[in-house]
Amino acid sequence: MPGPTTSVMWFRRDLRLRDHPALAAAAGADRVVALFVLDDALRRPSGAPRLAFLYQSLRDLDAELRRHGGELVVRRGTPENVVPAVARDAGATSVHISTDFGPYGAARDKRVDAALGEVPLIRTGSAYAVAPGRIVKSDGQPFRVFTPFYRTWSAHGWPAPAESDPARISWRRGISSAGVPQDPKLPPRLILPDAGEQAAYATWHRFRQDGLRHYSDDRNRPDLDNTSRMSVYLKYGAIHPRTLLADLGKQDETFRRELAWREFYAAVLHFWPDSARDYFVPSMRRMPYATGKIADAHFAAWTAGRTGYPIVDAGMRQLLAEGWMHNRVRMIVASFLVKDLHLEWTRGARHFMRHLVDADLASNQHGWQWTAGTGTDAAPYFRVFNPISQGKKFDPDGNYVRRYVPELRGLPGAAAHEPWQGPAGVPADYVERIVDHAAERTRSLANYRRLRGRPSNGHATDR
DNA sequence: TTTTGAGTTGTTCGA
DNA sequence: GTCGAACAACTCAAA
Repeated sequence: MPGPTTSVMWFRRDLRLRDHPALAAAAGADRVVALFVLDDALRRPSGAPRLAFLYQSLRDLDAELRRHGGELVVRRGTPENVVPAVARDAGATSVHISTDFGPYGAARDKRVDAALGEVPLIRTGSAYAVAPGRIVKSDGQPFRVFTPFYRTWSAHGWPAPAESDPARISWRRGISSAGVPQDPKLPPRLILPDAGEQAAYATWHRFRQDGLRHYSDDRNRPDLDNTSRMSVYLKYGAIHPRTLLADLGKQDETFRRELAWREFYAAVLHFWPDSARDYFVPSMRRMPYATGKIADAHFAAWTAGRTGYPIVDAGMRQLLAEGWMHNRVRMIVASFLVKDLHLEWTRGARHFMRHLVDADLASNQHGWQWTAGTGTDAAPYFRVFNPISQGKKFDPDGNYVRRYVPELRGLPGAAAHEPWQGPAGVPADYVERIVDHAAERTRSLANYRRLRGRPSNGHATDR
């Protein structure tokens, strides 16, 4: 008679116990080991706020597991070494994961699969309602444009939330664990959102009651902040998008589209893994960018929130203060970096990846490429955000900029968006504008026009 | 097979 | 003050 079977549930970006297909699959064994690997390759490029949020999510997962008689095994090291070692320690006959479609994760899982030898690595489910790669055009080619993707994705549909009841799983304890590390030192006064599955559901239910109704109208208002705040939870899989989709009605189209954008960009990254680094539209590589000392000084001013443009500075300071930035403002600061400062989008994307708690490679890189006009659904080159009119339009009373840029607190209402216009001029402790928007816009348009007009793209137009 | 129209997120200019 | 046009080029699907 063989003894009880054991499986390893290797958690990664799926730090939850409910609606978890891979966990349900792992529970096919008699006992389940819960494992998380602190992978140095992923730890290094993460900023302190994101690491702290990850650690808090892990502590929450561990606490939940303990409530059900289990515990989380945390090990530091290289996954292809650690996962087989834990499987050996536990005498496991299978290792279960949610499929990772990112370029790093997919390659890592392949290595782990090979290192496991006889023990199968079983992939069930993913972080998406529809797995990247599943949705293609009728000719079999991947979509490059959102709207047709969205139509096909909507028609394709997705499964209802899965059953995975942690109370009915027999958890295996006693495998040696390094424990969750101490939180890294955080910037003073930084307040992270509550981590973990319960916090994700609580945040979601609050948004469903209070915010969802006004989402379509107010989501672009950074002063009102009527966004779902689900991005950090989706990032670490504290909640699954299909859980959110199941709660949406016909009238919640705008929010459903936002979830679809996340799926679209994951699919694009899946089909074009190089697009995390490289230009989706290759001809755009020739765009001239500013380099050298002034460019570096401009970049430093941008990161510090000292460009002299209030909405840009407010956003960049919010990023440093909270590890989060309102989506509308992300677009404004991105446009400013690329089209006013003429810096390459990759620099901005790296800064965002480091500082955002919700940083998601696919959404971040492709959002930046969209702004830079180098990606899918590329913004027409002439679409240059005006930081002043954007500020007045989406922060009409100036409340957002005054919250993050205290130097502007003496300026009433929308006047905070144009401190240089006030009777007293720019406040002494605030900065003068580092560039002139109108002039840089003109330069940007000329650059794009020249690049588009090159004969190499087969559509030469001399002007 | 070819044509046609529409497409996340904008701004400016001139009537 | 409001409104439409112009600012390109390319993808995709329906006709």
